[in-house]
Amino acid sequence: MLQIPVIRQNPEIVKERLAHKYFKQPELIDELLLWDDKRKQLQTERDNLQSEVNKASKEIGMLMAKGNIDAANMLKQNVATWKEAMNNTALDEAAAKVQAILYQLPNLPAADVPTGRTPEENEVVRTFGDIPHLMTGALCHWDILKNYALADLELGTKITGSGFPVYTGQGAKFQRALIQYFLDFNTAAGYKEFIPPFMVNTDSAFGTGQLPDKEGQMYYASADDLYLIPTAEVPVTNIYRDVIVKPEQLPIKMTAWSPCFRREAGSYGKDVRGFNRVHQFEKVEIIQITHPENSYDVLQQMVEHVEALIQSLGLPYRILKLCGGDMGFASAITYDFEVYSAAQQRWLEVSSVSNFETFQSNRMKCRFKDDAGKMQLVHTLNGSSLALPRIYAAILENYQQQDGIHLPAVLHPYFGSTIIK
RNA sequence: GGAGACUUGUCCGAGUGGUUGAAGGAGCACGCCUGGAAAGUGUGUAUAUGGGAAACUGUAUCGAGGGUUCGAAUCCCUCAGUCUCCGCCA
Repeated sequence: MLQIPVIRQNPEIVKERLAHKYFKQPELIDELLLWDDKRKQLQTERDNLQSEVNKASKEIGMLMAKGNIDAANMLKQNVATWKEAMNNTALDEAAAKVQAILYQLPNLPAADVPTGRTPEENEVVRTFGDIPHLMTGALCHWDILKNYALADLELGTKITGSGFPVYTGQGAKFQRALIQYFLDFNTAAGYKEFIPPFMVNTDSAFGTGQLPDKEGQMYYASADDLYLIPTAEVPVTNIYRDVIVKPEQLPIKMTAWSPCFRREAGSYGKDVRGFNRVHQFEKVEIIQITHPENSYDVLQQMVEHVEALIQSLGLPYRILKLCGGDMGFASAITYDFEVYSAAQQRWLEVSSVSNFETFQSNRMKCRFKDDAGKMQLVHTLNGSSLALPRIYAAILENYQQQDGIHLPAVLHPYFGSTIIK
């Protein structure tokens, strides 16, 4: 959520920045400021009346104590008039209007976010690694899953519905090995491990920016008014909702494994085959809460961290800096990581690392007291480190040989074998 | 799921309708004292928001939301949470 004082200072710059995200209603900025002016004016009027009421009430108390009932009753009549004047809904309406507009405004993209509207306009920051030459007859992961009985998508469809894979036997163990490896890699870099709840309440979903407006992307348990998490980012970041942190605690580094549930309504076709897009997948997330001055250094550090993890798996990858039009609602800047699947001959997104600056912390009211004693919002960042099914798929596809999947060395101790046969 | 007790500031804890944003204590910060420390002692110590250059000041906040009243931390209602006992359960 944007901060009104920031908008007020530079409404034109805010509009210009929003244009980079192809925000369609720049006029909302002016409307917002008008409503906020109105809100302030009405608030002041109401406060002044309340002040009169408070003063009179004290006086009434003293008059009553002295037994001066008549004078007290006179004052009571005044109070009744003031309360009459306070009894109008214009203030509530103005405040609601301000809030409604504020909720619709996405975060401003950072200065160096590339201009562009579609994924094709994302900027390739760098590409790394050699694309493997696969054996003749190399298969895509959905066939490999079947041949080695690693996962059963049809079975998941029977039990739940399409997009809910069942991992079986060594396929399940391989998933577990990846999770374990990722978590160890993250904790070794100083991230504290959490296992959060996999359902969140509306306050939490609001805090990280899933609500309002994105209800449709989350599974919702109406009987209890809870949402299945689309990512561990939601519960873990919300650990610090309504918290005033001590500056010396920063940066706070957290990591968590979780299943992720995404409705992903309206996606069909071969791009979503196999593991490419599913409704339930697992992911290990890294999250940092930082001093505003450091967040861009931390962003680089997180990018390098994810990069090192992908490199350790020996997968060819590229890093994209998303253009304004392709970025998420809450993000100020996002780097996407894609690994290359040689069998599918396409890039698969496996991580997304973002700086949200104060967008989430303003919603969550996560602050610290700076050296001058002033409350300031922290910056929040997060990234996948890593998302499972596509990494899983890329390993199967890129490492397949006649006799099985020859796993990258870092996974051997976790999987307890060098090969999936 | 049933019954009961409870929910006050960083923490402990007083407070059952009238200068209570909230006693007292602890903690913390700064000062005095000290050769240094401890002890002692003085002052300060919430958040949001409006006005103001600032000093300062208006308003709101005692789990949340509503109500009664001239006036609510205190009375009433609803909800949430915590604890204890019972039930159920991996």
